Amino acid sequence: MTAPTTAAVVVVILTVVEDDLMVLLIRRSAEPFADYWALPGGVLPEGESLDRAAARKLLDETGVSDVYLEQLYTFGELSGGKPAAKRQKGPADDRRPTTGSRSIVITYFALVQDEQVRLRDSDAWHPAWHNAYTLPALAFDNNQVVDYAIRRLRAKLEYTNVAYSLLPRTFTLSELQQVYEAILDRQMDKRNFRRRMLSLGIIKAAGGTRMEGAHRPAQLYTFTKREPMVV
Amino acid sequence: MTAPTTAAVVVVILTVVEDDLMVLLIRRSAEPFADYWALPGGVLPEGESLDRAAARKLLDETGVSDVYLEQLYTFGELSGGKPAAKRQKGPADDRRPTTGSRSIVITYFALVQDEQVRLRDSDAWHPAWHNAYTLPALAFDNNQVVDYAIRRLRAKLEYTNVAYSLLPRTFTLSELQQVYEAILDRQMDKRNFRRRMLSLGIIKAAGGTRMEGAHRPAQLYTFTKREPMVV
DNA sequence: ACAAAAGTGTTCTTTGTACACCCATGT
DNA sequence: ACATGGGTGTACAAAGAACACTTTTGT
Repeated sequence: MTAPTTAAVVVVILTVVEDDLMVLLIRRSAEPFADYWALPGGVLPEGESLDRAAARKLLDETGVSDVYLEQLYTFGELSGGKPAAKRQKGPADDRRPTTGSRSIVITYFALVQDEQVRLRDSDAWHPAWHNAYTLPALAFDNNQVVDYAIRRLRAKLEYTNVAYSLLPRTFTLSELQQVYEAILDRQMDKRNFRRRMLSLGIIKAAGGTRMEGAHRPAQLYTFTKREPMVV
Repeated sequence: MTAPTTAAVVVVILTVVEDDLMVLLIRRSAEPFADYWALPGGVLPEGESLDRAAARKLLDETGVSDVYLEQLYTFGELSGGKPAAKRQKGPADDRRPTTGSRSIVITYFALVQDEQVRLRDSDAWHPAWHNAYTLPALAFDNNQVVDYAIRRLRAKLEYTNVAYSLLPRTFTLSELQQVYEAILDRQMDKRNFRRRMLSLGIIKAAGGTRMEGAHRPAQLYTFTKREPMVV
């Protein structure tokens, strides 16, 4: 009765460093795709909900919790798994030698502040940040998964406050704009940006100010509410 | 190595009849939730991709293929499964007696023209259309799944041509507007509606006309392109 | 003095919304 | 003749995009 199915969870962990959107990748040591970079993930343990499994994976890799985390898409193709063969169509992804039994991969994406992250360097795989817009060929169809995460993030940036977990509780407008520019990969006008953020109710003035190096003190803002957060 | 996981696919099949958005439901005969209405679905067969399984399920239930079909969300909570206990939070869904081993449910939604549909009446479960806005309490968390499908559909209506598989290849503006009004559940202005559809490039004039009962001949339109379609 | 970042308003264009009348046909 | 549905344009409001100069502070 039970179809022989393996389920895995994969997380696209994103952050913004300076002007760049970065993705957390690990280095695979085992076949298939040995020595390829891949998204962190793992087999779904019995008795754990999908959301919790994703949150745990995120915690394992970065040490952070309580951040924006959202389910992306579920892949269930039957990808044989040879690196070289360019399989561009039909998104598929895996954690295990697939051949034969089905493998379902549920993907999530998360947004973290890079200062809060403690990457595990002791590991066999070497977790590291990579520029999301200049990725090498990744294991499985992970490139497509990252692209999908970025598309979704971009769409949500425009009308939600997903960005909240990319910044401290209070922040300056310039900091926020920098985050937006990194993700959307284009420059914006300061004045229009402020007006839009305020009129959409995404942020509000927090009251204080902060000194930013050799400059005028900058006003601080907060997000009005922290969006739907999984777990 | 392999977690004891059951995977199922569930499809929210929607259509518009007259002024109403309808969902296809079947009547459960087995526990859990015997005698409850539920979304059609079934265990995912080994060796079939998710998209194909969803398309096949749709074909089984309605006889149609080549329509808009999109993955919605994947539920993986561990719902025990007693009907009475109102479990409002934590979306979960199932096809099988869950208790113990995990069950993952991948949900899809599809849009069909009701004239093309041939419901299987011979079946033990009795597939039937139900008004999507006045549903009874369904099995599992199927109410939430339907709500989610409707939200997604509404969002996509505004900027894509998902509606294409709800209408014949050519149609009048009134027909299109009727579909939109049924789904969005509000009245719209004829003139603004036409302008928007045309300027967004969702439809274009098809050239011909059609006679609509006791009226002036109406101009025909087509969708400019048929959107991403699974399978 | 000058470099670096912060703050601020106006104009124009585009998009959306509200709104009313005439026409062709069938009964 | 009238009832039914099809077709059409304009005026106002709201949102988005373009655009330049002044202020504070540290070096």
